[in-house]
Amino acid sequence: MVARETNPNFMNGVPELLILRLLQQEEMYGYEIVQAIRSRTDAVIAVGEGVVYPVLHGLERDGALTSRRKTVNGRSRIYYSVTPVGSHRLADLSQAWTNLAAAIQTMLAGGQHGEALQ
Amino acid sequence: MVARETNPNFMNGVPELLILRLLQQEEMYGYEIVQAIRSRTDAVIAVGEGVVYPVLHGLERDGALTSRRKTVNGRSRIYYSVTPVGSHRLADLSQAWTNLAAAIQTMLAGGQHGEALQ
DNA sequence: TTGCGATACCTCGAACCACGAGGTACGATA
DNA sequence: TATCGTACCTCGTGGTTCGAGGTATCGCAA
Repeated sequence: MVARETNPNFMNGVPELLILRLLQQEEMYGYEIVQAIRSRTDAVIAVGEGVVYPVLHGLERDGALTSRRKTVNGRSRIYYSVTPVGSHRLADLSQAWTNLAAAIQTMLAGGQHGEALQ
Repeated sequence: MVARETNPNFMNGVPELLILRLLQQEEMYGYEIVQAIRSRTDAVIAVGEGVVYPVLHGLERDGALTSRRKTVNGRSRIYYSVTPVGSHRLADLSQAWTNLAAAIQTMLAGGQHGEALQ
């Protein structure tokens, strides 16, 4: 129960959000997503395969993603794309995240509630 | 395993962060904290007592908080204050949150990694 | 005075999710 | 022929949030 130094986990629901966001920009496969998240956040966020694959399967089961198998260099990859359902889900999550981040930012900045700026 | 609609949980570690932040500004008791979080975030964030009390106890056990009992209007309250340890913890969590929020913001904005601004 | 709602504390079990370890398989390079 | 990188996957563990429930006191209203 001691030090869990590596990554203080604020990360709940974040993987799903990031994966949807990446896939909305461009079709990708699981292994690629793992690396993309790491590299595009300069390793601030690093999710393992044990996180990515289950999320991918869950999103596909919910109809938020579709997949197609494709072989490249003799390697079989499963590419995922977002469906309209997934796009909607991304919009929701994105909005929720923005609200949350703003609320926390306000509190960290020392803000009393309805005060200042309008 | 069905719908968990209520609150898409991105909230990991957030309660701890917010509680420390509030207590750094001012000594408070549990019940008050529950309401303060709700009101200062305009109900964007609402943590129940079942979240606050355990966090309070955990932080005190870790030496991040101290408590003193005080009776007001015949009501017994337990006021908490942050210790130097807690203050340090807040600084760490705060920093981690800021980094995370920035990284996610970048990805949501569609950013390729090391691109733009220097 | 009886009842109810607000205040104030608490705990427990369920659900969820991230994580790491581990496992398979194939291609290329050493 | 090893070993590394690619590429997929699952399972168990543990940490955290959440809601429901429990106790007790105060003040107000019926």
